[in-house]
Amino acid sequence: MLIGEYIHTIDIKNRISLPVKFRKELGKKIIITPGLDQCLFIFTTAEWEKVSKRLSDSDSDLSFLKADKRSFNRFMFGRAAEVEVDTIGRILIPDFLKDRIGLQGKAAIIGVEDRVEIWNDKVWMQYREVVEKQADQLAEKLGSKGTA
Amino acid sequence: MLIGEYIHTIDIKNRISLPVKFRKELGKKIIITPGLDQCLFIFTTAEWEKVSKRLSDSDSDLSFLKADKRSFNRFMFGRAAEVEVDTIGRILIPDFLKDRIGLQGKAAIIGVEDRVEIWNDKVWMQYREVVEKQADQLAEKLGSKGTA
DNA sequence: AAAAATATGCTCATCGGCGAATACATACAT
DNA sequence: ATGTATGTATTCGCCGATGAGCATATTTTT
Repeated sequence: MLIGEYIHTIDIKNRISLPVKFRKELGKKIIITPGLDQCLFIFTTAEWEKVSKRLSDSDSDLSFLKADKRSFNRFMFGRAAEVEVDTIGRILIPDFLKDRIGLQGKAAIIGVEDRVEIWNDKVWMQYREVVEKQADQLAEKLGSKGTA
Repeated sequence: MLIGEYIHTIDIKNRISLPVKFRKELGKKIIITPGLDQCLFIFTTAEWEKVSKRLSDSDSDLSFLKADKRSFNRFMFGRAAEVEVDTIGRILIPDFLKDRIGLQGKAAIIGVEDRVEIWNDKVWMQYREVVEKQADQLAEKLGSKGTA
């Protein structure tokens, strides 16, 4: 299972080294796609099979007749890439994905069960804070109701 | 599976070279048709068989009224073309299709699972931005249809 | 302090894209 | 009917970009 948070740098050529702890599970070839909420998703090829199947299943054939479907599929497939992990564990981030989330300098690499996410480190920090605050508030709320 | 985004040039003779990553799957002969939303669709001949069958399956689940359907089919069939991929992986875009989406100079070539789309690069960039903004909402919507 | 992980810079090789030139075929005109 | 001209296709080769690998440096962890 992929868990944990790592901060790594992106080199001039848009390469980023995967955390050692992830390498085995991710394997030699991965799929990288735009993610939701300002990040990129990385899937193993196996996981990607599942994901893409779910994406295309719901409306069977001719999903291109539905406008929503078209948009979303262009987003998920059109901007996905199959990427090789090099011999020292790095991957090359395609430009169009890098630009999308403003990757540069440092990136946060997050394990989320069966996928990995890549964030601009600053954006990640902010996001984290927001989520943590919400968590506290949520706790308060629940606590005050005597849920204990 | 056809995924990814590529920017290629169209030469003086309306030829455009297919991304290397697509060539094997597309094969030597393809069908190119007007697409929805300002682009062209490219199908493998096999995929086109499926699509056209579904389209002409007279009263299947297509919710079009008959007249609409006639129009739509004229649009899809009447303006489709069977095109050969030349020896170095280029295809010739028929004028009437080229003009339709204002192809010139640079084109964006997008893999969307089982079809390829051709866009005027500028138009694609604009479209992309719009979709980016909607992506999270779209995901919610599609996700609520039973993704898990 | 030692070992493991990560970073960074450099070089080399390969591949793809693009343009130019050539070969081919067809049509037209003399 | 033959030669020429025009448009179209295919091939070739160069140029640039890009990716892969390596080797060294730095940082972190235990």
